Amino acid sequence: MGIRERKERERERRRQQIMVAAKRVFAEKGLNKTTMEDIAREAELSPGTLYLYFKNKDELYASLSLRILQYLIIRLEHVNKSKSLEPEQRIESLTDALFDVYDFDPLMIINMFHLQSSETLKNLSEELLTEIEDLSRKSLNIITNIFEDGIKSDVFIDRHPVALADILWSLFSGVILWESSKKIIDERKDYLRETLRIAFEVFNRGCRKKKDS
Amino acid sequence: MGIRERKERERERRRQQIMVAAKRVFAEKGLNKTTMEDIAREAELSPGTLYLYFKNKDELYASLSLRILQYLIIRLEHVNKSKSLEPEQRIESLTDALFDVYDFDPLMIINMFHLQSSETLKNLSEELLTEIEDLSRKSLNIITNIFEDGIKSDVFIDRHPVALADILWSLFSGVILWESSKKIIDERKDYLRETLRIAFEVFNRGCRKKKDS
Amino acid sequence: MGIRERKERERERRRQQIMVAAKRVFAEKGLNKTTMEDIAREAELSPGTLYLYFKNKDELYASLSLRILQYLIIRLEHVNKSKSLEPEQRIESLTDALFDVYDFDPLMIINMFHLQSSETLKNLSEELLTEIEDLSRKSLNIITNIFEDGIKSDVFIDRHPVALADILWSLFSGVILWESSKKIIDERKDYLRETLRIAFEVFNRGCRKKKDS
Amino acid sequence: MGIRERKERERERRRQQIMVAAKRVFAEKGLNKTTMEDIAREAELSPGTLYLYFKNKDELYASLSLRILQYLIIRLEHVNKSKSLEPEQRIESLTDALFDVYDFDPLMIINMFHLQSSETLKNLSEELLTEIEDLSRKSLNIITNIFEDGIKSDVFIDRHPVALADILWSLFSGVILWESSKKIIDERKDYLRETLRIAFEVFNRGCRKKKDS
DNA sequence: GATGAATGAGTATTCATTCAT
DNA sequence: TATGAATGAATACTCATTCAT
Repeated sequence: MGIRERKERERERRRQQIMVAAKRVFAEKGLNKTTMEDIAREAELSPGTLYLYFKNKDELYASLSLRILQYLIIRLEHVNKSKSLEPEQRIESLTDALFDVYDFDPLMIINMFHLQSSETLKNLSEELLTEIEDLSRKSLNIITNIFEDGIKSDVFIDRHPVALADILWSLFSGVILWESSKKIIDERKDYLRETLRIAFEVFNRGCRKKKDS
Repeated sequence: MGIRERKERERERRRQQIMVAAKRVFAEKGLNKTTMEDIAREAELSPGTLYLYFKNKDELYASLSLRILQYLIIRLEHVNKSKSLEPEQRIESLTDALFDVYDFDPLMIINMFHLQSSETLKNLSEELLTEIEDLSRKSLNIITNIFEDGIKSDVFIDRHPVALADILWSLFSGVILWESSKKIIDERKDYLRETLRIAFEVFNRGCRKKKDS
Repeated sequence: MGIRERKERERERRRQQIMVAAKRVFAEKGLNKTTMEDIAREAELSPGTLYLYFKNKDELYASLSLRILQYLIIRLEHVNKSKSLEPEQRIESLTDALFDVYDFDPLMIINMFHLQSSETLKNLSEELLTEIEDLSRKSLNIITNIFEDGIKSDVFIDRHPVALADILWSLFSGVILWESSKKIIDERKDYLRETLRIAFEVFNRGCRKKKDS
Repeated sequence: MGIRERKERERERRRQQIMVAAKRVFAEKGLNKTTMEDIAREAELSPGTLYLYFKNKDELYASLSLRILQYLIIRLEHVNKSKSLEPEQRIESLTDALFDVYDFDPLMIINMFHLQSSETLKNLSEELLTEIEDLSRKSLNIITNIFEDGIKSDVFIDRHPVALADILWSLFSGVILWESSKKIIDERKDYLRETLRIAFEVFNRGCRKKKDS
């Protein structure tokens, strides 16, 4: 491993350290009420250091979303590869993937939604913004593809596959957000899982043409 | 009408005037970037006047959520009164009610999610906080009741009614949030409506024991 | 009594009402932290009304000092008239007078000291400022006269009579201020009286050429 | 000297720099009319920096009082150590100490009295408040002890020693306050010194059992 | 690279004062 | 006269960002 590579690796480690800290603080306080000093303290670094790794506060914030989107893509692509599977099974793989995303970083889903506000997006670098948009579109496309297949195979009801994909994602993030706003993420984690499970079950039944029987 | 009553009415009108202005500015700029002076200008009042009606910026913001909750309750109670209806029809009334809430104030669902931040909650008066909590609980209870009835009548699948209520609400707000983050609220309003409609349809099908067939 | 006179009397009553309220609030919170609304609430009037009777906050504040100075003058002139008395007895009358002033309005002494700051004085009307200065000078002159007599009669030590007058007044107000800053004005009023008594006793002994014996 | 110690020293220097600037501005404009920006300009710092060293304006103001209390304690403890001296001489040392305090910071006695306002106290940190109270109590105790000795030795009249201590302090601060309200602190400094000298002389004579004769 | 003290523009909030009723 | 809602200038305080060490 070259010295340059080692440095790059070290740099990435630092970025992760900061993002982990930022995630915790953002999830608790929200974008507005979180100060860079809060994050620095949580990361056990000095405020100035944060700026060596992130251009500004908004960009640090956006990077968090990027991270989970990247993970999401990896999982989705895995699902998509198994073309041999029946659409029904692929949908199940899909919800399993979302469960994994949730397990990977339960707090991040919350953060992703704060990002929506245009005020934040305005401060992002063109580069980062493009990347986020690309990943979002890509992951939605993958999900949409699965539904298209399901509809073609006459397994799913014939609704706009993009809409179905949006709904699945909305349901997923909506449940997490709602339950977290009820402050039960930590205290009753199992309840959230159970609610998510029921949500996916209901969604599945609602999409399928034929009953389980 | 007594003089006291007239004053109270006048005061309430002013509050509404400010909230309407605040809603517009918040929707455009977001919580963070909106200054109290922005709101004052939009409301054609002076900054100091805002503080005669709202303790601080957070409380003004939260009051917008309260407003939509109040409207939600009214609509839900109306649905709940129609005990004579079949559960299936009541669920449909329920989703109709949610549509109305969305029409009443499409952007405010977004606001409601910022309230989860404990830092924001710290700035609210005990009174407002209690009211928001009460209304939230109340509306969830109404929705839960409808599902309980549906389950008892063997029309719906036997899942925890609280979970079903949570899921419906999560689906509703999740779709709005997600679509708004895709920046299509204004531009392609019909698409959002259509997505919501499909979402409710899927949810309905998923909950029912018997299929359409 | 003419209608004009009646009105004047009514007006004066209102002024007193406001001043009584202001005195209480100022003594508790100090000039800076007291708002006109605080005073209005205490006086059970509206803020606007205060301005019908006092030009502005500082002038209201200054009027309080004026009031006690006027009372002080009255008592001092009474002492001064009794030229027939021995200096020793007149000094005793003097301290008695100061006790009366204290009884008349224990909180006001505290307020008088806040007035000293030049920041307040700058906002006063020329008229009020002159009046305060006149009364202050006048009362000091009266006290000084008594000491002059006492020194001439060889009863008091030969020190500058103006200084002795200043010292007596400083001792009087200093004790009240100090004890009040120890928060015992209300709780242990007797202790303050007793301290004042001892203070005057010590002062008396210290000024006299011959011992009590 | 360790690096930690050096930093601490540097920090303390900054605090002093700010306090010196604050003292100047407060003395000129008074608490109310002085803005944090005024102080920052005088200290050649930015407004934000002040808040790195003082929680808020009131705390900065109160710290000035703390500073003089600390100096007072040092001088008083020095007096108290000279147990070998006769009570009379110790009282003289005591008044000398007060003169030194006055020379150290003639204007700050005035500040100390603003602290009585409960509204101001609300803004102070528990820590600062405790320290001020402790030092106040401690300095009064030292003065009281001297009087106790004097009374036991039959040199002073038998009055409550706490009262005598209070009176001495009241006399000291009362004279300074009164003279400063006569606006002569700067212009006729010698007159104030002379008045103080006479005040202490009178107090001394008044406390002693035997007269000069 | 890392630090963290310093910055200073930006804003929420206060409150003396006014004035239409 | 009395009111008290409205004003808006004034200012305490915050915090993202920089930069000398």
